[in-house]
Amino acid sequence: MGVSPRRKAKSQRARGGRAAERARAATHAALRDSGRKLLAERGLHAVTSHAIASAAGVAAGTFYLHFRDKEALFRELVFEAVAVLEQRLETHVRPLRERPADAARVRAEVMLGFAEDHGELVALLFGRAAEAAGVAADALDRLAAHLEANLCAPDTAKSTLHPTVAAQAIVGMWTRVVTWWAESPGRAPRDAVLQTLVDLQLSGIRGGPK
Amino acid sequence: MGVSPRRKAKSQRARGGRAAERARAATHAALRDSGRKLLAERGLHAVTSHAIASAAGVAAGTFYLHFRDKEALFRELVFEAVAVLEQRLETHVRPLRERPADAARVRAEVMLGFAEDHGELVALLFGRAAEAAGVAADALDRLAAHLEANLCAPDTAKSTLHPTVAAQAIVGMWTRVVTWWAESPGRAPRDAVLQTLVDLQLSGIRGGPK
Amino acid sequence: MGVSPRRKAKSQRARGGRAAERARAATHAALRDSGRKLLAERGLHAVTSHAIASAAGVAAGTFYLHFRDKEALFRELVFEAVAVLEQRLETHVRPLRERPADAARVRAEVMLGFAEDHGELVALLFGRAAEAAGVAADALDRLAAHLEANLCAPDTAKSTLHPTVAAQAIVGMWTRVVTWWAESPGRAPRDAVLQTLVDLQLSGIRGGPK
Amino acid sequence: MGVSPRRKAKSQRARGGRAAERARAATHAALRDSGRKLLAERGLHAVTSHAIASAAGVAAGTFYLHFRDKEALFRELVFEAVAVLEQRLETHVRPLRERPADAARVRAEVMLGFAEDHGELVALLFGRAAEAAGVAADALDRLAAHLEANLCAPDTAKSTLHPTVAAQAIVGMWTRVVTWWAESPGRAPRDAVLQTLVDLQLSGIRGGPK
DNA sequence: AATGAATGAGGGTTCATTCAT
DNA sequence: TATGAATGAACCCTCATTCAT
Repeated sequence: MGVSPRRKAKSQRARGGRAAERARAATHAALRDSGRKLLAERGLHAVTSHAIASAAGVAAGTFYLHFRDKEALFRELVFEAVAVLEQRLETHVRPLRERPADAARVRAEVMLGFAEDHGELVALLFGRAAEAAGVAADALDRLAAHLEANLCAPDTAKSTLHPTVAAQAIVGMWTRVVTWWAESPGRAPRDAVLQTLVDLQLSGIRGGPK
Repeated sequence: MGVSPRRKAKSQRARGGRAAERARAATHAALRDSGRKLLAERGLHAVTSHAIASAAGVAAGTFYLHFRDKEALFRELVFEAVAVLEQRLETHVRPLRERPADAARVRAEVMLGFAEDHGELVALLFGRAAEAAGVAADALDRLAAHLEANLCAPDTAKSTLHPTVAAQAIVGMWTRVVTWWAESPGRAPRDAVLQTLVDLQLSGIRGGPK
Repeated sequence: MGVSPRRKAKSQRARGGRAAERARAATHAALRDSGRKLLAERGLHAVTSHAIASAAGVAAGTFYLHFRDKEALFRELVFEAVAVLEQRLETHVRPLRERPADAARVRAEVMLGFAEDHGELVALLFGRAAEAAGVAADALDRLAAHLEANLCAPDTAKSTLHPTVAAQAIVGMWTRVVTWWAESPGRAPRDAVLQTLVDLQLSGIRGGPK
Repeated sequence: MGVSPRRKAKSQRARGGRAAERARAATHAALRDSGRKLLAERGLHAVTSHAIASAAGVAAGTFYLHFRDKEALFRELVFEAVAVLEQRLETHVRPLRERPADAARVRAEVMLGFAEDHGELVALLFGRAAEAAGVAADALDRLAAHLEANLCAPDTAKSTLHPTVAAQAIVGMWTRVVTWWAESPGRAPRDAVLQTLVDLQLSGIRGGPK
């Protein structure tokens, strides 16, 4: 949005600039697409920049016109995934801060829906692709922080849950289950996955065992 | 046949062999130690076999007298970690199969103790080191299966938990929390971590919210 | 679809590609040349890919942009040699199938001429370079088969020669003599070499001694 | 024969020395045997010194107590092969120097018998095992010289054969045929092989075609 | 902006050989 | 004499990245 550098280029070169701009964007998108696919499938270090470029239908060198290096693409993709997920959580879970039970259910619903809609992003964020770079680790920490903030409903106070630990636990629970389920959804009915996620995160919120 | 040179060789080996055997074992151990340390810290593909050998104080080629390749060492270390963990679970949790609440607490206790005693093994199993090889994935699946088997207490039947999903969830919860906590235990008091793990895994077992 | 960035890329490749294509071909040829020379001189496993690349004036990695590995280059060169030789035999000897004596002479002539024109190829095919790879063995078997087919003139029937054995024998005779002579042609006058080869292969064809 | 260094050792250490001497000789023989087998099968550079030692039932280091290096063993084995062959030629062919036709037949007979009795030595001398080392090349040159000397019967003078070339040719013929036949003798009846070898080497001796 | 040939550092791995026991 | 663990040089090959066109 707003006046992008791209736009500025256009004003300098009139029509030709617009075409070039579109071409560049198309190439960028093609690289992102093939990168998302390949990186989700095989992981950062098992995929070469050549492979990504070639899957995108461009020459090897072109990759470096669009991304500083392989990790930069990975980073971009991971941030894309986080953004999509956080944006859904923001929209659907935030409003329910005062009703922990509903929030828990919707949160689980959002995670599952995300897995269904964006299998590649899930693999990228949580799967074995999320190695090495450290990028994914940052992303998950951010997710945990987000979660911790939203867990802090009044009810939590009564429970024996440690908010930070609980946030880590719930992130771990989610990521593992969602990744596992996205790999082959046939392993458990959607409802069961959903209900299990809700149940497990509710325990403490509902006021522990004591 | 009579006394062949071979026979003589054997008796010599018995003599001089002791020392060589010990030397070999020492080198093997040194390689395992430096491997465990480096692989836990940086992950499989960020560590070179040269680095492991050199950290163990031996020449590069020596590494390959003890392990077929880098992944073989990784595999050995991961299996060591799994064995230690499973053996603890077997000893302490198995006997409590009929008392889910106690089992949950002890299970959490075991996980935490494991993290405290074997930080490197935890990193190896669950941390970012656990990339690529697929070895760790297998290990975790095994852990989940183990868990699922031991979750099946009578009580589970009443809950809305899907056993397989719950097992995955609990493994995810554990691995994330334990890894996170082992990195810097100061982030939360031991008791809080323990209690949170217990609470979260108890919810369903105690018979879900509905 | 319209004019995609891909299309544009193609038209560019058409422009800038010419030069790159030529450069690539030149590099390929340089690698073949240095490879032919070095491999003929020292043999497959005594020559490193670095040496070939460096003799060709390119970086080590460049070698692998042009050949899958060292043996692939060797194979390519051996097949080149076989092709050149077979093509000469086809052209000059084939037409003489009905006149064994002439064929024998021309065959010897072709072998000698080949040795004179392509010393390196001879060394590659028959010399000590022709180790290990098994490639050369295949090539010689093919040559023997070729020879056997063309030996089967009517006259052969009368002789006590076993065609397959004779073909092997003649190939052995040729390869040894030609290799030996190519190493230092001063050791025997060309005519003597030629005449000896002709004489020795004619005996049986002319109808054995008995 | 004569006073060997071994014998000297014995006199120094009385009985114990004799046992050690026998042990050493047995080990040496075991290494030669496994070396002959493995080198004939796979060639010099495809066989490791470890493999030879291990096939001989001794430790890796022991190899170097008996041979300077791998090539020294190879050399020893090749010379063994040459010695066996030359000794046979000496015994059976020498006496027939004045009767070229008989000599030719017996020579062929000796070659074939050698191939039948010592397949491994043949492979070692002539086969693809005979790579790289240059050792085999020397051996064959010696064989050619031997042959040339014995070809120089009065008759040769009348023919158009160049003696050196003919010797090379016959060696090439032999080595190829004998190696080929030893690999799988079923490919041609023994008699045919023999007769073909005789016929081909007789031509010139009997007085060429012109 | 795109191309794609070239680069070259670096990693995994092998193996001939040594040497303390 | 035999052992066998250790050495370490050297090799093959990959691949992220550059740059002339």
